[in-house]
Amino acid sequence: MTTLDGLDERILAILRDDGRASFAVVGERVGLSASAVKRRVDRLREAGVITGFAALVDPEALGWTTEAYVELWCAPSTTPAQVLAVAARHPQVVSAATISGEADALVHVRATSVHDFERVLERIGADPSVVRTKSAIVLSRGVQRS
Amino acid sequence: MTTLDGLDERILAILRDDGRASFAVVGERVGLSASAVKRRVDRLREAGVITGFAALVDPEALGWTTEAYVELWCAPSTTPAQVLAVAARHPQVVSAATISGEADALVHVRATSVHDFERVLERIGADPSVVRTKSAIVLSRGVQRS
DNA sequence: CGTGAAACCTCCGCGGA
DNA sequence: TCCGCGGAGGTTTCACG
Repeated sequence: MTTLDGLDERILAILRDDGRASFAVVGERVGLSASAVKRRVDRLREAGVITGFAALVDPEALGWTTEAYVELWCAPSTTPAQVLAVAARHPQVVSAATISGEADALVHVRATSVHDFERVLERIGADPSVVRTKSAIVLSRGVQRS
Repeated sequence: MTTLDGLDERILAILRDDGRASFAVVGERVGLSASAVKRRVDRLREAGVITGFAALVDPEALGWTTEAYVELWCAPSTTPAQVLAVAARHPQVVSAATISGEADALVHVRATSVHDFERVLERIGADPSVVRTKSAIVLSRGVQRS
């Protein structure tokens, strides 16, 4: 783990809030010149702290109106990498993780409709390494931080 | 839902991948001038399709090494807004949603340690509207798309 | 939508603490 | 090592056609 000083943390906070803020503006807010900010941001990218910059898009605005979480139970001797690969095959899968507890993995899905979701669920469940699925459709969303 | 043409979609795809790409570079790739790209991006922000721009930060690099999902069961006559508000109070909560199925809500948590996570879990469980919690710690992460 | 111009930003090399 | 400065070249922004 890379160690950050207070200036780095303030720069990160500003850029997480506005990824297009100019180095000059960031510098003004933290008390550095634009060059110094650029050097720190370059260093943070190099160190892997900043993994990139992105436009944040409202999924609903693109028609991805159905959201769900799917628990996966796997066949014995299925490796974590295998089950994560099954999920990764579908573009509707937002994230996948192996977990502790009863199920073996939890998959976060965004689909264009309940019907679209059903198709993904079916295809995930059809994989030989998947024994059972249990899904929960999102009814309403609260927090949604970075 | 706002309707986007093919140009808008290509611009969005580029900016989701590189939020700092200049309008000139985006324009070159989609066959528009920088001004035309800017006007479309301004319109997409105005319409709420683009909700902002952000630096993407690796949570592990900031010391948030523990990740978990917590299912919440609530007392009868608890409103969705109430349960989501309980989760939102903690900075470790990344996202929260009410869901269909057995549990009433699913909360995604990132903490600095298992001990830190335990404290959050304890405080969420202590809320009078929360009857029971069931948590699953993330063992390994696969996909992680926008 | 493109063009053009002014203001602004990025990027990099240099010299100082 | 980390800073600020300065300047060349690229970018943003806007009125205009």
